[in-house]
Amino acid sequence: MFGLIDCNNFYASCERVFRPEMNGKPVVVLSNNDGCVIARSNEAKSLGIPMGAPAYQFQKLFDKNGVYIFSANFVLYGDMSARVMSIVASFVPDMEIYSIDEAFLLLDGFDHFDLEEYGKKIRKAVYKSTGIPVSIGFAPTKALAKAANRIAKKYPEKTGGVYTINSDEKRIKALKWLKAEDVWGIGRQHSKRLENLGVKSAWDFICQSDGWVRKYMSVVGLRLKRELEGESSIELEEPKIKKEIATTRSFEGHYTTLDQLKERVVTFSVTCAEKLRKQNSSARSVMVFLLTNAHREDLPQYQRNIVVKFPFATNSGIEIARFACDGLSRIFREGYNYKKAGVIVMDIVPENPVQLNLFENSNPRHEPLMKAIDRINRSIGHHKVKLASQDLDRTWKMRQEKLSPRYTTRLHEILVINATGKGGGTKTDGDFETKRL
DNA sequence: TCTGGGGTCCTAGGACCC
DNA sequence: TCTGGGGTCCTAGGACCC
Repeated sequence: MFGLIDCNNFYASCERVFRPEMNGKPVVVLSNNDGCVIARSNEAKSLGIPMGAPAYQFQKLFDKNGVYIFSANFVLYGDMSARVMSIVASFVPDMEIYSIDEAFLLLDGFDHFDLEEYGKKIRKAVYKSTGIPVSIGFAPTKALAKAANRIAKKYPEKTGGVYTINSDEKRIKALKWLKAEDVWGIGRQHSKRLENLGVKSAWDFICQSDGWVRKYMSVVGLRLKRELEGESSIELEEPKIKKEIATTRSFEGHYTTLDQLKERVVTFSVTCAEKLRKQNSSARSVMVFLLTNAHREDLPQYQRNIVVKFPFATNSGIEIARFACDGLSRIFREGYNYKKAGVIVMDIVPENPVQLNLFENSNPRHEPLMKAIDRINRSIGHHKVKLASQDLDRTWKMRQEKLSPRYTTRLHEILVINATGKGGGTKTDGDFETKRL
């Protein structure tokens, strides 16, 4: 059996853990630059705030309904995620962390367990230690576990947050209930095509012939069909090193000159290089892209990318920035308002042994330097050591007007509790006059 | 004014090889 | 009249996920 554990409204729940006065109230979390809604509490969903809603279009609705708004605080969410995952890990022989808020569980050898009871135990343990509510689905395949999880989440009272598909009867019932578009692996395009055929539910989907599925959804679709039929076809995955690493951002306003973009591209390159070193790998090429604001139909549009191959594998921020800027100069055109740019390192290989190009030797000489930079940045703060071609006054120019404290990873931002018996509740520094315990 | 960021896998078609 | 057959590798694009 597989399990899928999923944190409910994860980012919103993280914020709520430290602000219990928001329980039962609508909470939204915004993307970088406070642009779009990327997480919503159930109450926010009930107000009709869709995923990805541009914040400025919903400002009135937020004000009217007293919606609590947060800028994305990925440091906090990452740390909370690690806490949740480590608790879950103690309950199962093996698991695959699938995303920041989800994990597949492997339950080999649990034949004699009452899985539903066990799931409730896991739920309780996670909640008690982190304050994060989770839902769990159990089933014989990963795709069915996803479906079971959806049922658990949809009917929290009836299921107690845990649902198991452990018979054909329950499987068929679940598939008839589950909309095709909500099946894990069926996205917008496929569900549109399926809808034209009159396929509405997951059950309708598996009633299609193998040939049809193979033709229009490739082997991926076929695998999915097997999974929904109850035959496990997608295994638990081992943690792997990433094959591409990206750092991309929209700008708060827009940029027009090559120099402005170069500074951003250097900064993105340095971040990509850091991420490479963190997983002990190097890259052999980099893609740089830039684009104008696609939402502004009144302005001239331009978008382009370029891949620059390196003569050697490297994880030096200096080298990667150099190649990336080369590429940028080649695709940059005057006369546009650029809204977004990004750097993606590709062709990733293990850091050692680095293959030296016969005619050019540059990479290893930065190794001690990069190590030193990492060490200093780790001890005195992120991005304190920079290249001169980066803007020295800032790291990201990003709007983050509603950023919550990094409660769990910065001592000076730790939660402060008023234990005087007056007022009550918990408040963070800055909101209230409180005593630090 | 304002619209996110970061990944993976598969396929078709072209280039090239013998 | 009649113009092979079978590989591999790479890339761009499309689909999906959170």
